[in-house]
Amino acid sequence: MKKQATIKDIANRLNISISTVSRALKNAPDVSTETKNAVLQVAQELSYQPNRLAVSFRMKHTYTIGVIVPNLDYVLSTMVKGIDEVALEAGYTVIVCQSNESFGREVLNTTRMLQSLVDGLIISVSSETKTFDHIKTFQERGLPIVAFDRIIPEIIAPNVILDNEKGGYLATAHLIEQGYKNIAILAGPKNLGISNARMDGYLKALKENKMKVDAKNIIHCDFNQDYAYFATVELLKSPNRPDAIFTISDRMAIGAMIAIKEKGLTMPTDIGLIGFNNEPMLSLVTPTISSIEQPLFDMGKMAAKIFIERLHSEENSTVISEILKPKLIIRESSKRKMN
Amino acid sequence: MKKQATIKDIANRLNISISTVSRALKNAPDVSTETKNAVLQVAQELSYQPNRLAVSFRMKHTYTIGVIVPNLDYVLSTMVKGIDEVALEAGYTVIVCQSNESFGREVLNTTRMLQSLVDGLIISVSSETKTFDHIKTFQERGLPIVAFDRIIPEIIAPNVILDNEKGGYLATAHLIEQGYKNIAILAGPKNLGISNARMDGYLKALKENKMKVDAKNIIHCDFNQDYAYFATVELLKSPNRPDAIFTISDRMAIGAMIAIKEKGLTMPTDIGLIGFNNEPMLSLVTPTISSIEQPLFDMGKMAAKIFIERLHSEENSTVISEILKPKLIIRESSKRKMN
DNA sequence: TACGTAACCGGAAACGCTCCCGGAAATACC
DNA sequence: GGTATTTCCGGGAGCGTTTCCGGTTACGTA
Repeated sequence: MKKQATIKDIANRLNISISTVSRALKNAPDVSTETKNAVLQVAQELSYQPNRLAVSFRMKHTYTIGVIVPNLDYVLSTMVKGIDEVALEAGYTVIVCQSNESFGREVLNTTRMLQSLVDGLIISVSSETKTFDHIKTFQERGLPIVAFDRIIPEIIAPNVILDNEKGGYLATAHLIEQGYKNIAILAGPKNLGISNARMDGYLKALKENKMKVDAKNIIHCDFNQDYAYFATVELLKSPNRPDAIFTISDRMAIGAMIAIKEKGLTMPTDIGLIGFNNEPMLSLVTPTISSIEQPLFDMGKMAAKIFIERLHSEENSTVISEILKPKLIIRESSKRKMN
Repeated sequence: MKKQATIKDIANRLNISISTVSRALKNAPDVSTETKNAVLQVAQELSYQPNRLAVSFRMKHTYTIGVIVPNLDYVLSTMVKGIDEVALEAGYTVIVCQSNESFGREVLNTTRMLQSLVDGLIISVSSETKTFDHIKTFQERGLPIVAFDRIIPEIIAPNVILDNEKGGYLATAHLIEQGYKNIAILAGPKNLGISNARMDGYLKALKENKMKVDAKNIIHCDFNQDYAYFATVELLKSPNRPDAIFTISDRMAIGAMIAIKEKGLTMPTDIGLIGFNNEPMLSLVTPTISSIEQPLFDMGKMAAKIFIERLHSEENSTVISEILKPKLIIRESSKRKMN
């Protein structure tokens, strides 16, 4: 059980002071190259590793970024990969915690992170989260926050987010263009911003095309394959059932697909289907399912980039809002016209 | 920009010493309940939060577990969820880093974690990793290591792992039982333990059934859909092409599936297919694909459990090796006999 | 009354590091 | 040769916390 060498050990070995060692190690100008080399040499020999904990404690920051996400499925984990990418590049360590869509877990994670003095937070809030005190305390301490994917209306912080309304619009307009007349939407939980924004796009597309909105065609349910399945089963029982469904996530699209197949309907002729996120599996199922693509990796990178800028410039004033563009990916499940 | 209150602030407010405050806060026996209450009260008022960094620095451990994984796809992220579960329960924070299957990244991550004094490591090594000094330094410092999923032969450490040979055996025996005669395996990289173990199971099943092993039927390729696709294309060109394929991961099974479909062959009649991991998407594709299920979540929990035990008992001597059992999941792609 | 003992609390060092400040030696300048 | 300036280095405080080691009081007991 070897003990880690400290600057003191190096200092003793060379009969110089610890302050000199400290400066030598960080290549300060007021140390002769001679001593610098000597220090470096001994550091090598003792396989010295700085005690980051001591440094962080002393300097009052840790060079770590706290990332809190509701889960680590395809969407978020791809984004996290983007965050990781630029953070590592900039010398920061990323520590990821999952809230599991639970408010309690989210609060626990944030307070722990606050206590261990992360330098700030990049967060996508859980769907349960309705109060934001746990996040505000970060700001009160002067720690930067960046919100991504799901933004926080009550909090003034830079955020990077998809143009979800545009996404909803693209999906719906595409269905209309393909000749579908009675389009349902499986929306997410009511309070969730992204859910509402995507629905707004849906509504906008309907209005623009002078199609009337039918309340029965708007279903709120959890972001969840099973819920979507049951919701779709119900939808399809109706005498004038929808002839197309837009689900605001791909998991929900899968649930809808299963229900549609069970009912004996075929896509895209009997009914159209389009999801949201463009997960890879959509091109593996039969029929392949259309979707709205988000630039996930880039969103992660963007979030980290903004975060690090915020960290270095002291001005927390201006709020950047980076809104990225979605892209329509057409596959078999909604392509009825062969043009 | 509020500053965080410290025990000193509490002490000043009550005109007592910081040592008393410290003791009161951790409910030490030699503090009167009176002062304890007073301290608690003031702590509340000042919304005192202990500075974990200072505590960790002082105590020389951090109550955090470093987890290093090659990626965060379905398999690993489910395992990590299991780790998270029991770690959180035990008051530990988990910090997850992805090595992206890169040895360099893995080393970088481990040294950073060592520097920030995680209390130990739960690790699944990257496929590139062939030397283990970065891990050994942890052990030299007396920090516990637990390996999972992919184990480390050179390192004496507890590990939790699937009985991969059994898995390979189950898959292959199933194919044989279904009447397939010429069974190929898409194995992973040659040096990787799990890959070889699964192949051993494959070989064992063949031998037990007196089927001869054909070197042309054993293909090593990366854990990767595209590679598997190309490998399968090649396999199917052969005049006496295999009539069944066992891929040691589901991603590879997907690649194989695409190649099979392109060739115009149908599963399970023309050719059988079985994967490994039992990812959810397997039941969504057409045909649904058979696979070998791992108890992923439980493996994660197990790893964390062993880790924490190791942390508390000081004896690093005995090496536990927890070997969990795989389960055969039969779906359309390999079920030729209808019994 | 005198002493022992518990109950409670304060002082101070220590963890490893950074950085300010000041001092000594060496060099430069007039 | 004397002063100013540069170059290099050491001393020491301090970050927030824990914990050891005492010290003071209050009580009980002989």
